[in-house]
Amino acid sequence: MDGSCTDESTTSETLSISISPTSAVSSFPPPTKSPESPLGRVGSGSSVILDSESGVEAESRKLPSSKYKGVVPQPNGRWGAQIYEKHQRVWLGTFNEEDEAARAYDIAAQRFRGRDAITNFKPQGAETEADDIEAAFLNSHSKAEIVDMLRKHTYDDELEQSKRNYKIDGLGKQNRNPGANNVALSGSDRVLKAREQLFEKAVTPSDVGKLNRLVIPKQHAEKHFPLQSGNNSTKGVLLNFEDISGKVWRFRYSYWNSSQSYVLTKGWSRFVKEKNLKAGDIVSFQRSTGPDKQLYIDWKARNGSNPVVCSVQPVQMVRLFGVNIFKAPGGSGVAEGAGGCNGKRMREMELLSLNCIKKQRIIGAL
DNA sequence: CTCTGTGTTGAT
DNA sequence: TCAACACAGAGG
Repeated sequence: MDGSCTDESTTSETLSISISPTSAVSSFPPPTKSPESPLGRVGSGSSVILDSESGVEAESRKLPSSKYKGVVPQPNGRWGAQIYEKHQRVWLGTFNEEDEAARAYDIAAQRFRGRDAITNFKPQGAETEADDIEAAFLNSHSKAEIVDMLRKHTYDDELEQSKRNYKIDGLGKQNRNPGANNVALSGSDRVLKAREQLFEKAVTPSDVGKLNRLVIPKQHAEKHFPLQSGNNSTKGVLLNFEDISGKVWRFRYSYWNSSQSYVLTKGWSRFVKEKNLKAGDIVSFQRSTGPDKQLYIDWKARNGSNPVVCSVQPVQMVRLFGVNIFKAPGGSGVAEGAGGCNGKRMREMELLSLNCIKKQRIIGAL
């Protein structure tokens, strides 16, 4: 676990990859002779095929070369994947199927050479949304980590899991310019997701009192939460907001003719109670910039002290490795003495520590 | 023993 | 960079 923390975006990066002990790649049951591919290639593996009759032991022992870039045949009929960087070969593992190896090469190529690297399968100019997510996933892991996943055949699982947890956490706390797009990190694997800050409000005593409602300033309400002219005053609509922990809060949103106010009603008191909101605390609303337009809600205590959990120092966002991450204030002081902390804030601290631990490692490129 | 993945070289 | 080839030595 030494050089496994190297990372960078698109420039040169330290290798220190493959030269590790050979990893155990054993995941195929029978060493049965693999029936050869439908390709009209040469005889299988290195086993020489001496024709029953004529014993021309000529050059019958050639391995079938692959039609895919980065794929090399193995003597036993399997396929190896490799990529070169800095005049050195980086081994990506062995695979039963030729195209599996080709896919492994493609993934490595995108991590090592960037998004428009030449690959075996990916079309050149098509950038889908799924590709965006995968690109973020790739860039949030070091080359060594990606290579390790490929060699262990765990890449697909890791990618899929990261898609699941792409829950994000709070913006708004350290956000200096509301209204701008931001990138946040997920807890365990740092997959990115952009959100747009909509607005914040310091809650009033009545917002957290017995009225069980939050008044949305008209200006923000009409801009971000437009109501259809039909059901305006009456029923309103139900809106779902996700909080930092991934929990979804559903509030009824409507317009009160009596007070000429836009309000969140049903469901709001529960939020106040669970978060232990006090007058003066800040609630902030975000929305995914993606097509889903998912809404998010977050909150913070007025002074930085957190009512429910423990006091927390302000957090600042920094940009590292081309990715925005949060950085803990004092040194790398992470969650060590965090015995008293819990809940959301704790999650955030964990996140911070993870990111702060892996630091830049200078590479002496030549 | 089987099989991976490195050493190495020549081609592009 | 890249793949072809041979085979040392890792692993069961």
